[in-house]
Amino acid sequence: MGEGDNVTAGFRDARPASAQSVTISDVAEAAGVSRQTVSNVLNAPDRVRAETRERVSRVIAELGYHPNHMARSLRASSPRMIGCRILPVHAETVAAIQDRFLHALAEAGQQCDHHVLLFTAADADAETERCTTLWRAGAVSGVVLYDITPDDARVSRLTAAGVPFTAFGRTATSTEQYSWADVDNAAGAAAAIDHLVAAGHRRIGFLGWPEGSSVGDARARGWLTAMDRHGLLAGSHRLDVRGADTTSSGTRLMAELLDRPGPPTAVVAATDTLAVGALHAVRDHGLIPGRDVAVVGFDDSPAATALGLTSVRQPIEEVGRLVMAEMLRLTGRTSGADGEPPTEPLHLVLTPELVVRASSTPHKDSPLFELDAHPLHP
Amino acid sequence: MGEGDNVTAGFRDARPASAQSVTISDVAEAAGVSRQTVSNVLNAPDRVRAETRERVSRVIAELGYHPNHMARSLRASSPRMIGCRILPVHAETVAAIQDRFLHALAEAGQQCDHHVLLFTAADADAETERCTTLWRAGAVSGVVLYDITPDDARVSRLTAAGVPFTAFGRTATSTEQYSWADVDNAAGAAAAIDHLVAAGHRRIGFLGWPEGSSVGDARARGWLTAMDRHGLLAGSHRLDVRGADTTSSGTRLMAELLDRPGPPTAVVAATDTLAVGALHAVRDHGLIPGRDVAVVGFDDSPAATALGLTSVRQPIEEVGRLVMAEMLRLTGRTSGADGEPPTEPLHLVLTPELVVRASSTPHKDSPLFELDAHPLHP
DNA sequence: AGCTTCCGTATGAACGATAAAAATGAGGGT
DNA sequence: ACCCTCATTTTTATCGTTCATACGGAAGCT
Repeated sequence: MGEGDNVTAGFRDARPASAQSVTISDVAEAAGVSRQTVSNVLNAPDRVRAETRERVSRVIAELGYHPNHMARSLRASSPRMIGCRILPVHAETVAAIQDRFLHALAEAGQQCDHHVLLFTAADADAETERCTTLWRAGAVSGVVLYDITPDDARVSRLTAAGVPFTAFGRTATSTEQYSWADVDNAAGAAAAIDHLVAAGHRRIGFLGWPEGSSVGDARARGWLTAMDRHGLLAGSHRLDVRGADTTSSGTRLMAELLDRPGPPTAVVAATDTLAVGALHAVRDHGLIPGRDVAVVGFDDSPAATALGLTSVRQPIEEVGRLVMAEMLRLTGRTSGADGEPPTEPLHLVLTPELVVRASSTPHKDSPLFELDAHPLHP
Repeated sequence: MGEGDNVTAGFRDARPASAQSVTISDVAEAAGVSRQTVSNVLNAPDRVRAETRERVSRVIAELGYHPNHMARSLRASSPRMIGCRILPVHAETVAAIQDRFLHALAEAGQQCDHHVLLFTAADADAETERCTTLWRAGAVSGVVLYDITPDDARVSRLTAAGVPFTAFGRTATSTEQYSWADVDNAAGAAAAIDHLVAAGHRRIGFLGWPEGSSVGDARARGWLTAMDRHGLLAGSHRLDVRGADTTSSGTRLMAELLDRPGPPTAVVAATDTLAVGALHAVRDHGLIPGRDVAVVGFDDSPAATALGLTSVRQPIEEVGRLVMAEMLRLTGRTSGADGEPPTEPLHLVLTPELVVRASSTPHKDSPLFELDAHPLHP
């Protein structure tokens, strides 16, 4: 005993005490109209007489009324939230584009009155399960995937579960129909090659990831194709090597290339991380990046800007915008009861952009060049 | 049979079409109990007879029922969401700890059934307004601020608006009572000094930001205090300089220090970005970082790991946990009608940790050292 | 038996908003 | 006068959940 006497029932809810203070009913009462009219002022202004509309609007402003998200979501059974997993930061990798992507997503969503809901997960399985749970619980309208692998299990699982999703990146082949936007990684690598070839380079190496990642393989393919197009694959001149996505790995790989009989005069790395490692190897060989050996990275991470590293920049802001727009299109058609208009999923490949800095052009006036301002002989 | 002869029920089936398919009523009907009993099974299991509980639980599992977030939030008028602004990625800065913080926040929130809602804003004013709007609209229980400046306007504005918030970092002085968790930046810088002094260094420089940022000033103060404690500020030996938080700035500042009559043998930078710039300057002077000049950074960004840069690591995961826990405490006491128990705001200073790598210890077996493996004479 | 207690479950009413339908009132035509 | 149309507003019902309370029945006490 002692604890269980809640005889004072009905006593406990005196004040609101919580966030939501002013509701649509308060506005209605203050303006002398019904709730629905206030609602109409906000959602269908043309149905309300101008005079009334103005009066209600004034009261709304005076009271500082904001429609309650949760109530609106419940009624519309559309939470106007997009779920997205945030990956733990991997220490070895300099080039994290996650924050850029999340920012782009949040920005794009905000334009359409949607928000991004962050969640974490230990692995892809846990992610799939969380996505499903969140969606079943009506917490999100859909989810956004990124960092897609060629045979990503998430795609089939979410499709099977019926969870609406769009992806940044795509699987190799998939029987499932889903919307994705991807960056043409091959074209990005090719652009780097073209740039280097135009600068006079002939022996151009490539530092890549081990095979099996769609992004890594595409970038490697881009190198191969472009090199072939320029007729630079003659004989045994395959200057491409693979390794883990770490700076030390980049250094090792680059050192290996530089120690070969016919060393490269330029190298394209699959990531900025590898490129940073490559820069070290170049210096270790007593060479100057940009002057003696050109280095191009991938992803245009902050580190690239900071180090004057030429890099391939993905149009992530646009990807974010597209992915979000597609998400809205997918989840927007809730009432599609009749006929199921065959909405084609979005499959869009965007072209990345080469950002040229000192590491591939010793003549430019940029940080790296300034640092290593040796006398030039152009 | 004996269960299903509800002939008239077949009329309302109207395809689910939307996310929310199975509701608490469905479970109740299938289990032959009332809504409330199902609710009790989930929220107050001890009120339900074991047998009933088990039966209901089984049905819940079978139907794959998940309580609707929006409905629950509406009823409880607590969205179980924490708002947090995501800053655009600044290209010049290598050391972004934002993603680490957001991840920590999301992780901590998830433990307590809360989620992080991301939003963007052009500046602090816009952020304040968005926070207020989100809170008024009942979209978030509260918000988390970070990157606090000494006289941050957000604190007073949000306090005035009544928006619950906690902060990572603190203002210089504030009449407002608010909860914050901060990292002892001065202690971090001091730890770096101690480490360097223990390694035999006497002339230790400091690269900092211009005055006016609480973080930057605290790190500078830490340098000054520690240097003084070791009696290393004798005469005109003030080897501290200030500049913008970019690598090029770091290079310039470090070069200036190295060109002085009594150049430093070690330097502590206020950020990894500056430290990376300093590494460049060291190399430009024909010196080897770690062997000839020790460099210590701040924030332990991925770049630090990648480059073998000794750095001061902030316990951001713990900050995230604390900030989230405090947020829950703040917003949790909704029913505090009586007496307003004087809940002390949280003011907690955490100690960062020095992560020693090659840039300050040439004997270690780490990437940078491997790179620059010159014969040593210890 | 009659009364209270207590446990387990069921019912009604919110939470705040909106879609759909109904009501109100002002013209307009015959 | 009558009915019809149109514009404007109000009423009703509902989204899915939980709080407060009511209710039925078994046990305990007198």
